[in-house]
Amino acid sequence: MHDLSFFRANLDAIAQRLATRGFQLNVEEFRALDSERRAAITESEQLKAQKNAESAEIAKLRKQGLDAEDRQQKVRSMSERISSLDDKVKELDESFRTMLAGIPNIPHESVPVGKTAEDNVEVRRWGQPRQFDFEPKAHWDLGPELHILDLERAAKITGARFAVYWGVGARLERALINFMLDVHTREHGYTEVLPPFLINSASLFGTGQLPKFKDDLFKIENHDFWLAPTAEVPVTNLFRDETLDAGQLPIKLCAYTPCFRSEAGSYGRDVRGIIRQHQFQKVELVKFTRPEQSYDELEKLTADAEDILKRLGLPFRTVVLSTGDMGAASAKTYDLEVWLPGQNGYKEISSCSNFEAYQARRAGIRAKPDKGKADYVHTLNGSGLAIGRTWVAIVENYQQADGTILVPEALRPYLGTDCIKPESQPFH
RNA sequence: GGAGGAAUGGGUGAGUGGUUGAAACCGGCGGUCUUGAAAACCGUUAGCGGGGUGACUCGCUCGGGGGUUCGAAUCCCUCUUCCUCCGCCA
Repeated sequence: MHDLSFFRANLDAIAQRLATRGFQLNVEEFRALDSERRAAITESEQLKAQKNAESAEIAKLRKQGLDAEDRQQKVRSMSERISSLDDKVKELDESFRTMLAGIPNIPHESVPVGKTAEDNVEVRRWGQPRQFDFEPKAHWDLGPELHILDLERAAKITGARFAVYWGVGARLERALINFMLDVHTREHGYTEVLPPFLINSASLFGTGQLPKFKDDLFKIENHDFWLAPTAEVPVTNLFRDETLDAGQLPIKLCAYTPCFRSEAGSYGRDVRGIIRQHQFQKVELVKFTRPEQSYDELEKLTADAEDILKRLGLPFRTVVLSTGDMGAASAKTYDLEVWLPGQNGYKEISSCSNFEAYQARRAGIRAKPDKGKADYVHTLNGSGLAIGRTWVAIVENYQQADGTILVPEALRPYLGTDCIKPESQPFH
């Protein structure tokens, strides 16, 4: 959501910037709507001022014990006109709000202009994809062979795009969660929070998923509850409609949650394995910053996410998304892509974004300095990391010729073993 | 799920139909005093939206929405949240 007066003052420049991400702002409609709204407000308020003055007169007359019926009659008829004007203002406000809420964020000037993911720009690369002296397998083969991943039974008890992890496979998921939370809280300075996994519509509006991306979400019947598609939603909304102390910023939070996505429109993509699921686990990083520090904090947040991959010894590259590939709420986004032998390529495992004040305006999150007025904060978030895809990356990158998985050093204290073997699982 | 009670400015809290946008106290800010500080005293201290270059001015706002009335923090309806008790439950 954009700031109305800022929009008004910079309309043409904003329209130009939005065009770089493929959004055509209807400048004429905006101007028309705006002046119509202001005219209606002015007229209604002038009438209200008159009405208030009349009421004060009536009060005076009544105190003197005089009759004021003719004045009362006059005000009664004014009230009718006022209420019809106010209805009009309300209507205009609504269409204005809808229009503003549907406009995406303005891309930061450092973001490459482009139409699609093809135009994303790689900014760095870490590690070398391993050269195998045998034919590496994909996780959808390795998982069942090791008896740690069971997609068939998941389909039975729930449906497609769900997974059951068994034994050390389940423990690997849990180990990754604990490992990531520990690194971020103990070494990167984040505070851990555990939010509800169901959230309400207002929260989804605040971070920008609603109203536009309703179809990507799961909704609970008969309640204003939705399954959280990412911890970004509950965690960012923690401070919705609050004014923070600017001295406390940046506030750095991390949260483990499952994430639920309908994946509408992704039929046929990533159908094999657990790359794209209706439910996946994620450790999320969220920051609230002062406006002038947000891009600095974006670099740090991205580095914090990259650090997890480095500690796990997983090769990755970092790309900056082009204007055409970014999410609507973001002003700048880095994607971290991990090397997956099963895909013979890099696959997104984290997305780190600066939303500037876009979400803060929608959600009413402000911060007040010691002196001066409260202003909207900048919000940022990034996956640190997606657990399921990290699970895949470990299994595929650390597979050995005999079909076992070598456990990276950093994870051994969490998993309690240095090698994942099939016989560790007695069922099946 | 049932029965009650509550929601007022940064905080505590007064206010049951007419200069109450809101007393008082605390806190914050500015000042007097002081070598400095404390204390004391004085002043000041809500947000949003219109109009105006501006001093300024008008409107809306006492949890949200609606209603009654010439006029609502105050009366009515409704929703939300919190508290207490009962039931149920991990």
